[in-house]
Amino acid sequence: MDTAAQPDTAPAENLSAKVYADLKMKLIVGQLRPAETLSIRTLAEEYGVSAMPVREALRQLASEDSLIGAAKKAYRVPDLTPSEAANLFFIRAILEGAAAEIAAENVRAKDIKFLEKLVQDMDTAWQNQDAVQFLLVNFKFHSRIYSLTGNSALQSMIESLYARTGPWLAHGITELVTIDSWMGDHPAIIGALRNRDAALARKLVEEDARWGVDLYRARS
Amino acid sequence: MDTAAQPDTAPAENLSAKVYADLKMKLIVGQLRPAETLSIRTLAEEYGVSAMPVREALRQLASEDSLIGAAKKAYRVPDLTPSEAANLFFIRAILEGAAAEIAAENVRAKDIKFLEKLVQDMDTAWQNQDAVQFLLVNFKFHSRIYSLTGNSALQSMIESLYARTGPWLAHGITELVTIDSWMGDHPAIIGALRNRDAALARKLVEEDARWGVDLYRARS
DNA sequence: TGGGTTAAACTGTGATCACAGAATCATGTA
DNA sequence: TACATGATTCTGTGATCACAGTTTAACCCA
Repeated sequence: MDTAAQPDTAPAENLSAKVYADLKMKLIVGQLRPAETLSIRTLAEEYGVSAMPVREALRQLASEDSLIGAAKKAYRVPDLTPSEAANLFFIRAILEGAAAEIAAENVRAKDIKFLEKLVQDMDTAWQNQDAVQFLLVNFKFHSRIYSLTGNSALQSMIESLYARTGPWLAHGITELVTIDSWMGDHPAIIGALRNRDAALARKLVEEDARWGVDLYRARS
Repeated sequence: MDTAAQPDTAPAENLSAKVYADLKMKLIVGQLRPAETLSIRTLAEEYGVSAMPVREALRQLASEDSLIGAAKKAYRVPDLTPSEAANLFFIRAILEGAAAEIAAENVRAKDIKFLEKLVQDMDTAWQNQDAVQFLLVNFKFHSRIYSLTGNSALQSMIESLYARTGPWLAHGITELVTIDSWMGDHPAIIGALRNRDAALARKLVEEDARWGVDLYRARS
């Protein structure tokens, strides 16, 4: 198995953590599809490790509900119902909104610069119809913002939400034909951060999180 | 090892999940102290199982930052700094506040009744100086509220926050002599829920979450 | 008696095996 | 031909062993 689009989640002192980080990133960027089944032995062979690290990684992802694991049945990627997805985006709006508020007070010039570059990367990814790259850059964008809070607990919670909504988003993106309203928000978020307008940053980020829900509604 | 004060987290189809649930509850109610060290083999013997389920449970708790696990070093209970604890209570305030808002719209008469009973239990636990029981009932109280949201993702996130702040709270409680301001909030929360006053419920729950931080400040 | 060095005990980690339940597919029967 | 039933394959799970790094304790030397 080729490793996920980009490691980036790089700590990983042991094999379990490596496998975990790789699978999680694949979930985030939509390289694993809803209802897809994951086998310990198969993944072990693909990663070139024993079953041990893989089973721990899968169990860990399942414990965060990023995967579904029933007794003696194969792990599989959750196939979210619209209501479940809405629940997740709801939490994301709350947490990221609060994070943006704090971030607006801590943001530095280099952060702004980095975010601006990501907006460009996201644009090109979209033009190339590269859904994986698109979701990856989107994740990096938000990730940078909430990392500015210095609240690592908040960070890991939001990340797990991206892992859970990733497969669902990727599915939605490839299904949909017309999405062009998304890009408008990110530059606005950057502007709010630059002006240290915490309230506006919060509002914009909350709206951005709601985009995932709207994406689905547009289909039905 | 005697099992945690009360299972209550009861699904557990496999041994790993049982050990995980038991250890997590012990963290929540403060039966594990900050900086305490946990050994896979020791726990395995105490639980009467092999090392396998225990190591998976410990890894899982470590992945949620409920425990600290460095490579080839013993797992241990985090000894939070005031700033780290404040970060956790901050998230709890956000999530539980939002949860209370939704709960206020879904609350039923039997929920109110249950919560009122818990307030009494909490009172007696306090009079008995039973910190474990006190924290357990407190957890049950909040747990009932955010379970009313029907958002299971929100639920598990909040629970992990209790697991992380539990040891710290227990430590704070046993250290402190005078705490009597806490009880006033819970009846008020019940009142807000009964009146379906979402905004007030949110405000009160947020304040209640801040209590943990105040608890520490009172010491220094 | 104090400090540094070495050895023993303990730690998580990875791999491998045996097992029981779930899913799948083929086979034989009505 | 359709359906039920069987066997085969695949699933996670628990246990056990070997290994390397960490910690602890003892011991020896100054």
